[in-house]
Amino acid sequence: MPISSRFAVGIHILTLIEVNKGNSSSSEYIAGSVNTNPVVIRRIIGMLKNAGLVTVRPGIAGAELAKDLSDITLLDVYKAVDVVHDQELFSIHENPNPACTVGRNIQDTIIPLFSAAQLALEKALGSVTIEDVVKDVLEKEKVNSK
Amino acid sequence: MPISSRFAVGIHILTLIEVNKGNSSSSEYIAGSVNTNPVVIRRIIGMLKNAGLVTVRPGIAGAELAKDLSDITLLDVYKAVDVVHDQELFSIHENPNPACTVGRNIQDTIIPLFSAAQLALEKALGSVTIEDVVKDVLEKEKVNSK
DNA sequence: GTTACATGTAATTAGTTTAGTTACATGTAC
DNA sequence: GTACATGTAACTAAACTAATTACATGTAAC
Repeated sequence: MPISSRFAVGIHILTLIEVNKGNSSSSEYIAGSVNTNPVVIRRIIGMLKNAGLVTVRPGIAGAELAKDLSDITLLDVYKAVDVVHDQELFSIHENPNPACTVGRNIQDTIIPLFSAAQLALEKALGSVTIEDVVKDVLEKEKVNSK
Repeated sequence: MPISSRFAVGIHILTLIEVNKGNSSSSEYIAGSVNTNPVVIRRIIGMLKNAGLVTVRPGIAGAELAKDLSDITLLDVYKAVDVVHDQELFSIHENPNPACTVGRNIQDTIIPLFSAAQLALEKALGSVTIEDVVKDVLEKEKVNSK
């Protein structure tokens, strides 16, 4: 099963807030761009808020970026929306047989290998910022409108 | 949601077949080491067979490695057990609003970024072989039995 | 050839997670 | 107080997982 689209939607939200800068980005407006329900957006914005990536206040329309564009990486978003709980990208089978050589050692062998793979993934995500995403979206817009 | 434990179990199975070399590794025997149902093991072995990693015949007890230990990487297992369908580790939200600058460009921007992260993960998995796993399990066994 | 036992696989189940939705409490501005 | 926004709880249908039961098929030994 793939990683939840909350991650992709989170990136979309932050990008939209920036591109729409100056105007108010309400959950309903964002939902119109993402093409989903405003409640879904509010839930994700709530997660981004908890992670300190956006500011948003009850009753006041619009969310704003809480940090500089170039200080928010995809990894920050990935962690904020909790698509991978507790750094556990890969499931390990529980309770292998301790009476078996392989059973009693396989977990300790596999866990560091999985961690390394996960770290490689996170490093890749950490090397891209929302600023990069915004620039690319605007660049594509310019090219396509020619 | 984490990646299915079929991956970890697949690694366990291949490792066990090697460590148990000389003896027959039936689905029931393997299930005893993994601590699950033999049908679960047979299903995973079926996937490993389709990927050309093991040989197994109806009616004849025991699966065997179809390739050299050092020629099977964790990436081979990962792909064999189909934990990530069609190279789609990350979900993209469908149908963003084409009437919005961000909506009509975000997918083309995000997809290559996700692919790069995925590739980093797969590269890490591709750098470890079942031989490495077997050696580590036996090494841990030696250390712990002292 | 039939008995014993293995693999192959379909069908069912309970438990999780996701994404969407409705409903409504709470907060802000005018 | 009216209009409108966010914050959330509750519920739903769909998808996937892991486990299980049941049984068809295949092999070997006698």
